Amino acid sequence: MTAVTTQQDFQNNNTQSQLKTIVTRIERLEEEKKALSEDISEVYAESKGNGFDPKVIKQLVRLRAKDPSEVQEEAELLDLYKMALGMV
Amino acid sequence: MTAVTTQQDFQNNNTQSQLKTIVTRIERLEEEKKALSEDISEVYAESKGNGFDPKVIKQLVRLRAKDPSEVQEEAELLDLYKMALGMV
Amino acid sequence: MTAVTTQQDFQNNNTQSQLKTIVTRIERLEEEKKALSEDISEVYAESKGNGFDPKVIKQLVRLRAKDPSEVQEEAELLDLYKMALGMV
Amino acid sequence: MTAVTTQQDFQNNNTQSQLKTIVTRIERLEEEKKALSEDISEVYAESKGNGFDPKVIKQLVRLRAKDPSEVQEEAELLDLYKMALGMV
DNA sequence: CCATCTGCAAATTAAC
DNA sequence: GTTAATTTGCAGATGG
Repeated sequence: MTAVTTQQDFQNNNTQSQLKTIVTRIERLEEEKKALSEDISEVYAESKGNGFDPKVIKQLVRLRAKDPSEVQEEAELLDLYKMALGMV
Repeated sequence: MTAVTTQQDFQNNNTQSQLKTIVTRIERLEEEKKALSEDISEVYAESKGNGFDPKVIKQLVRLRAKDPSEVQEEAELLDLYKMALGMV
Repeated sequence: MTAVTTQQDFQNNNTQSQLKTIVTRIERLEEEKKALSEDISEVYAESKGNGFDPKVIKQLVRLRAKDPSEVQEEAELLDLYKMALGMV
Repeated sequence: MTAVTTQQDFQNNNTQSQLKTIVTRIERLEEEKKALSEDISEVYAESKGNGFDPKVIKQLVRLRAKDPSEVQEEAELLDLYKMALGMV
């Protein structure tokens, strides 16, 4: 038998408790994720209070997350394109 | 003195270590957040394997996260609008 | 010869003018797109002024854009799941 | 009288035709917007065929859309932060 | 207080 | 099919 949940299964307590478990687990994980998002926001807010620019910090973090060689290649291409357009 | 980080501060070791701390904390929190996102994806994948529709589960979770009275009001308005357009 | 733009091509006027054309066309199209977005926002604002709820109007528009049978199927599944969780 | 559309208004043909007009206008504008998005995608695809990197072209376009002095300031700050982290 | 604007998070969509 | 990217939606902040 393949795992397909049909309408009649929903009269089944087993199916109902499976669903409840799924939803509960997701909600729990979402809560934790939200808490982390708030922690991150706090760090940015704090850093702003200490004179750092949050927008630039964010750029920095994104940059560090990327593959450095790829970052370099794109930066070089961008410069090339800028020069071609006379953007110096 | 107000907390403004000027260019000359960056010759200062204190400012440098502050920045390092900020970035490190953010990266750590981002990692944890990513791990949670993956956990959530796993739950959806499992539930799909058990015959539940992930898309609909997601709708359900979103619905449960909202204020019930607001949900109801919007649903009623939507029905009204549908009727006005003959969408029955 | 295949169409690969190499660094040395950028000393070439042809390549430069190609790039300029590309960027100009994109910028033009982006402007028009932005104008349309603003027109849409205006319609929502007007409708709000006439007593319609923009959020619900938007739901309605999204709904109409989708395949009706799919909409129906998902709505039915959602009801089923809600019942299984005792959300009636 | 203020402009509030109440439930009873929906028995009113005037309200119904207003709603129809609103939805129709939005759908029309959305279509045009979608067409423009496709045009933009085409330009990127063409440019790729001519050896340009679409990702970098996009960066260029975004850059040009911003206030140059702001761009410069952020770039300088970013460099400062990178140096502070020893990213040279 | 309402409305606008920015920035953050979610969702849909596109690319690989 | 899975990440990545664009777009959309939401919430919080700010000014009128």
